[in-house]
Amino acid sequence: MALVSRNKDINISEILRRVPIFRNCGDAFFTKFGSASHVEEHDKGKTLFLSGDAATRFYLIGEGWVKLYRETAEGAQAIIDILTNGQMFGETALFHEDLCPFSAETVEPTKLISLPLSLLKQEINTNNTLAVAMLTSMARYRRYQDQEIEHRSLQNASQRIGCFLLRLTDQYDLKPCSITLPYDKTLLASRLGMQPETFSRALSKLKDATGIRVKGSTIEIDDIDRLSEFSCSACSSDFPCKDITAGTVC
Amino acid sequence: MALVSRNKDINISEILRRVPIFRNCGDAFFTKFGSASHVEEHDKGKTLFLSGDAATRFYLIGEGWVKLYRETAEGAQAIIDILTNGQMFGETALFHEDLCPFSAETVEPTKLISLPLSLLKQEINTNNTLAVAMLTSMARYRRYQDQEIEHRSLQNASQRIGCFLLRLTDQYDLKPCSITLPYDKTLLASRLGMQPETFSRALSKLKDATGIRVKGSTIEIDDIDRLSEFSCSACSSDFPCKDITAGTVC
DNA sequence: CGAGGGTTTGAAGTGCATCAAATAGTGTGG
DNA sequence: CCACACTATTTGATGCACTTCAAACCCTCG
Repeated sequence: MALVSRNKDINISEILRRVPIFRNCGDAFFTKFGSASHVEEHDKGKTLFLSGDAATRFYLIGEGWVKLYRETAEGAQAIIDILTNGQMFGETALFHEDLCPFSAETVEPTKLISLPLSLLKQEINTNNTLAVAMLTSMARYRRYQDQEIEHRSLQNASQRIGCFLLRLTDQYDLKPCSITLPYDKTLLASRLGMQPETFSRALSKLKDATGIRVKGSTIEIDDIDRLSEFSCSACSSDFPCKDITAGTVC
Repeated sequence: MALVSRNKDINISEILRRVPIFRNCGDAFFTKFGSASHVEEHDKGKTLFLSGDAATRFYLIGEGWVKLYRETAEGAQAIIDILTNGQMFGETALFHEDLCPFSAETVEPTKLISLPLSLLKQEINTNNTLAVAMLTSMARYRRYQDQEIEHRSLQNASQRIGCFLLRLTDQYDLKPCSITLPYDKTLLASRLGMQPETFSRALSKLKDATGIRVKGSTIEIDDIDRLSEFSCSACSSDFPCKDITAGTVC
């Protein structure tokens, strides 16, 4: 259980200043949070908290990937989201009687900034700018979830994979590019709501249909238009749709 | 296009006072909104706004049912939610550059209170209590959406129907009861992410499996435990889970 | 009564899941 | 640097749930 602040001089306040929803907060805010926070470093597979746990802290991802999920009595997992650099999670416990509404686990080696919920609560209740920023961010997340539900009902497995790949590209620069899957294919499959076997087969289909090239976890896309035409035809959003996920509070 | 205020003396302020997220607002708030709002009465099938429209007003449902949805170029619809008495919708446009992020249509005869977005924006920006109340409500909605996604990936068609029926019952009073489907089965099917034919067949299966009795749109449930056991076994939430949807801002 | 929508039923097809097994890839200790 | 163990991924065969298309039925309402 690594609890590290390797660089004693990492300035947490400075990092927090770059987080979109904190943009308009004052110096006092950053000072307060900076001194009440610390960096945690975890290996892959570390459970951060479980659904129903009492929550006292929330997290900002410095680097790595974290899976949020819930599970049924029978052990089936529903993945809520998989987050990375710059994204926050755990703060919604504030609105659920300080209980975590889902479980969280690292899926890659990860550096987290751990922040106190109590301070956040205080701040939200007195700092209207922050409350409004969080509202905005939540509203954007809501839209993202709507889209998630839509994808699962209107897109087939190959299209969902294609859509995911497109989000990894720079959607405003349509040049050929090469991307790397951020975590393993089994996890990606469940993130997309399908079985690993289905993922594998659907990816081959996608390859045949759009001319992408797959080598392990690296994927080369020559023709982004072709890929977006294939993937986005069964979606209500128009193609450069990446911004929907940007800057999300989670 | 009925735009009616049949009872000239309906006191909109009084209605707004009973809306959960406005609970802690002051008298000035209700006076301001009361005089800037009006009641609209619509038949079934009235389109209230379309995705992408410029938004100037948001709505509180006095009575009836409203469908929120998006559609693809090919005409496939993704239903986002179907709302009723006491629920609000359209206010999230504030966080999407004043553009409606979905379309809205009445699916039953409906009375709406139409309220000005501009006033809401003003109020959110100055009234921290309101902003926090909205945050809380949005967070609850987020949890509801998570559950929605989970249902679609872990529950089969019959279980989803069973879960929907349970939400129509009083989950804290397990006595036998009779419920009426709030809108037609075709719409309910798409609300639950399935085809009408599948709905019909899945409902028969549910009948056989749990002993409910179906007569048209009326359903009698003798044994709620039996129904919840069947439906909730593939869900991560424990049975009396109704509160998840309660008091939602939308 | 008859028209038209909502609902059910039947038959056939499709996509994804499941189970089983082969293969590729990775990290380990020798 | 190789062999082994272990995991991730792919492939094959089969089954099931849901969809699709078609037609019948039912109900309501003019």
